[in-house]
Amino acid sequence: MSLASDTDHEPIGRVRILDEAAQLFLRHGYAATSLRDIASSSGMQAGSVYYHFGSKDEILEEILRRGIVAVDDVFLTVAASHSAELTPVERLRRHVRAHLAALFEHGAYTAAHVTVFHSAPPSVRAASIPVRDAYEQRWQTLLREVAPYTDADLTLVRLLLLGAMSSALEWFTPTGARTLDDVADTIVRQTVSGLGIANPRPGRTP
Amino acid sequence: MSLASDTDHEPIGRVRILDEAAQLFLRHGYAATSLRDIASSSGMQAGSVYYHFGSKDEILEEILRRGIVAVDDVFLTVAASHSAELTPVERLRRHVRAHLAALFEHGAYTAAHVTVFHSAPPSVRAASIPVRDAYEQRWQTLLREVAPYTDADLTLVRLLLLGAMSSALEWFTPTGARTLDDVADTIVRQTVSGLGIANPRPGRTP
DNA sequence: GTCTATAACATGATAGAC
DNA sequence: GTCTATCATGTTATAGAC
Repeated sequence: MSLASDTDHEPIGRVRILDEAAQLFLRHGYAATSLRDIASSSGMQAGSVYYHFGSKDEILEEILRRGIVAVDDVFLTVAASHSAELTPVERLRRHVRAHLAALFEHGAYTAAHVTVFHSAPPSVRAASIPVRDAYEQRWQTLLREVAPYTDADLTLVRLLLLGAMSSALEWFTPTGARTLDDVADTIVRQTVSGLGIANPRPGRTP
Repeated sequence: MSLASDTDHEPIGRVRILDEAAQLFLRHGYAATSLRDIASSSGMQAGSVYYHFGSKDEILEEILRRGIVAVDDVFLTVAASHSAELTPVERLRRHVRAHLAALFEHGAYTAAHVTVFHSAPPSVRAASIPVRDAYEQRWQTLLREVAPYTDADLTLVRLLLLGAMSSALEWFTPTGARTLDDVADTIVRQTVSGLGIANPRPGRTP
């Protein structure tokens, strides 16, 4: 079920490059990050990078791939840890919290995915689309469980939900007054109440 | 009240460059767009661009500035056209609709603002922050009118609202089955119902 | 206002020593 | 695995003709 593949026994130089590159891509964008930047951040010279990767695009491709795999693993882990009696809304809350945590607390791979995907070379982007779709489908299923009988456009709600979470990268700082839990709670409330759950008012004010 | 400045009587070459550059920045990002790209799209040679602008950064700066001014003007226009008896929720809906329209239907300046701002050179970014803040403050005020007595964190709601609208740039296509009005309606429903308006249920399910 | 030519430098990538 | 060149090309920006 997991989308993860072979990891472990990884050459140390290779992951170092990926870590640093993800950080740089996240902060300055793909095109604005030079191979020399990546190399020096990784403690080596530009030429050495090519021992580990065939091209700059290849680095980005691997980062994007790992970014979705990581966040997908998180989703599966949270799903597996659910006690059976949790309400769908509470499960949604935990998934939102975990997704935000993946974006902010763990590696920059997933975050880079958000900021760089849009401007990535088409061939690179195409490589990660299937995994991305699979991940988004999990959210769709979850939303359906939250609101089995809603007449809302769940696809649209899912897009807005994921979009809102991604947008947090633009303004959320872990050091601020707001916590990730605050953000998660508000996102869940905005999402759920709009679906009419426990708010049995179908229409809207004219 | 408007943030607009001197326009009209503009050199034709200059706006041509801005139009084309905004389009290119939006599609490929700032760093990935070369001055030759901008020049050739504008029907001139690279050197000629420097008659109109002192640097590539200067072009971006002007695009970002106009991007917020444009969307701010839209906001003011919508606000001015309100018949007095509209409910706050309905006013919110019109503003959301207008903001989305500015993003998709009119110039690429505002849209470029969304996609490029994050990776823009710090000095360039700084120049447009005051106007940006002023614009976001208008939304804050509007939300307060919608929910004068809510205990929700309106700043957070505003960030999520604007983030959700911006995220539409990633997935909305005007030619698809969904219309901008569909998107606007759903965004408003998600936003408003989460504020507890006409949903007199203060807490949430445990 | 636009052109051509070019300076001055950064870029992704390769080759071969160690 | 990492280094030091180095290549070929692309980059922003300038100078001066028209």
